[in-house]
Amino acid sequence: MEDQPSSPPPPPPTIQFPVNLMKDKRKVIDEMDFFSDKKDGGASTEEANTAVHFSEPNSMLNFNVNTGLHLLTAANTNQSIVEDGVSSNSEGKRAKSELVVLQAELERMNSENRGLRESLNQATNNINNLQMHLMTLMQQQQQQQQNDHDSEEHKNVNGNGLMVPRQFMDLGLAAVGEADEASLSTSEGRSDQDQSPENKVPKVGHSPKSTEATTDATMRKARVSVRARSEAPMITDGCQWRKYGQKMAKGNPCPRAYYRCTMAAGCPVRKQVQRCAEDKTILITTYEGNHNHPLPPAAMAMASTTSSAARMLLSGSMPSADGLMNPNFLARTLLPCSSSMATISASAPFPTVTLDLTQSPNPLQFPRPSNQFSMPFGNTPQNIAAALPQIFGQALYNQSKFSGLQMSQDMHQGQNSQLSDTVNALATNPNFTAALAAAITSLIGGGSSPNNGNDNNNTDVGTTTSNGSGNHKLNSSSPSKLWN
DNA sequence: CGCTTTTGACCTGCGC
DNA sequence: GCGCAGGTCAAAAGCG
Repeated sequence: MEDQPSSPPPPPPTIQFPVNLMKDKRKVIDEMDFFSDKKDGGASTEEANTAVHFSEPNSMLNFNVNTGLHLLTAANTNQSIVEDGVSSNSEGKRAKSELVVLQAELERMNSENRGLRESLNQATNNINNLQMHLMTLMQQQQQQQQNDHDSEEHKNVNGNGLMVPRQFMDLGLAAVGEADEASLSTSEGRSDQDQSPENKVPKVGHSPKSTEATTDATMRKARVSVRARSEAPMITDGCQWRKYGQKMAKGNPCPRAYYRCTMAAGCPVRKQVQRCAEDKTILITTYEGNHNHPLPPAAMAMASTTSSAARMLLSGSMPSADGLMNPNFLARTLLPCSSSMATISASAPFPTVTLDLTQSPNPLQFPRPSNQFSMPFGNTPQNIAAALPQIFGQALYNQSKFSGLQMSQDMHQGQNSQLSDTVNALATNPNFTAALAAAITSLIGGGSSPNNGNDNNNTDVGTTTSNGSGNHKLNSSSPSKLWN
């Protein structure tokens, strides 16, 4: 919670409120009309109202501007008093009227504030609902894909029937190799025996079926990297991690830490955490592998996001994907709102999606290595997990526009078309991501409930952390101390 | 006592 | 073959 501005959540400037909100506010001003008693001074009602209308953003200032209407505003009075040097009696009156004006202004501001907050809440709720809807569809789609994939595997690979049901979530479609290996090797062996094949992809990949093998290797190596500003040693993702190593990496004074998921024995998921060399407030977390166990809701947010990211990356980077190898095309398709930032790993040893959560909504703030696919997103660390599903809800939808394997049209067609329209509208709004981030930020950071996350946010996001440094009894509603 | 972190050693891949 | 860098192991230490 450290770098969360303790804001009583006034909407950040990046949020573009619909016009009707402003109309509402103007109405309020009309109704208040706190100068009505002074209109007698000569200005017609119409003129006075016009003056107030124009002065909406900065009424005090504009009262002066409209002195041509001979309104007896406080400011005018003040002016004349100063000029004429009138008695203290009239000065008292002036002070009184000033007070009245200020009080009225304050009241107006307050009501505006309330209105804005309500609107924001409503908008956020709507967005959350949409995102939840989207996530549900995504999961259905993932399941279907996995089913398809599984049936293919059964045809192609060992028919030993030992295949474990596909995980609740898998990162990067990698389950083909890792999950099965993990499950097949049981827990008796050294855990890295399960994982060693993963590190020997070229050997695995030299099988005769070159295309398949290459794809498989690519999938196993898929990584999702999350860049986020955080003072904490790790970002919140809801899983339990155990540190198993630390290394100094070349070109970076900060050590790189290696973590392994400890939520289940033999879970092959690992992550690397390292601070950015250029900006040490930026934490780079790289996930690799897929969980072989169910995840708590809190972990689902990040997990489904990273898996979605990996899935997008992989489906887009596969040679079979309609020749969509052009990284820029892929990135633009995934993230139209951040196209200028988006690159995707084409030359990296393994395909890597980088989710850049370090940036303000204003893009181009951080040019980054070309082998990363990044997303601009103003945020705070505790919002990372919260933000990701939303981002990828959108991204996944965008992906569905070019990837042939999405959302079987016959399946949810009616549902989808409606949803698609809505999401499309959102997706084409360049401010959407920023606005969403800001809204989430203000909701979580500004007035989050003690058990933050589960009550209002359907996504259960960003509320738990397992940093490996303590006994995490999966209290899925307690924010990590890391954020404090 | 059980779990996690630390840290030096080891393994592996890659470029020269 | 050698050196380098990334990644992992595992014994020791720390912690609750």
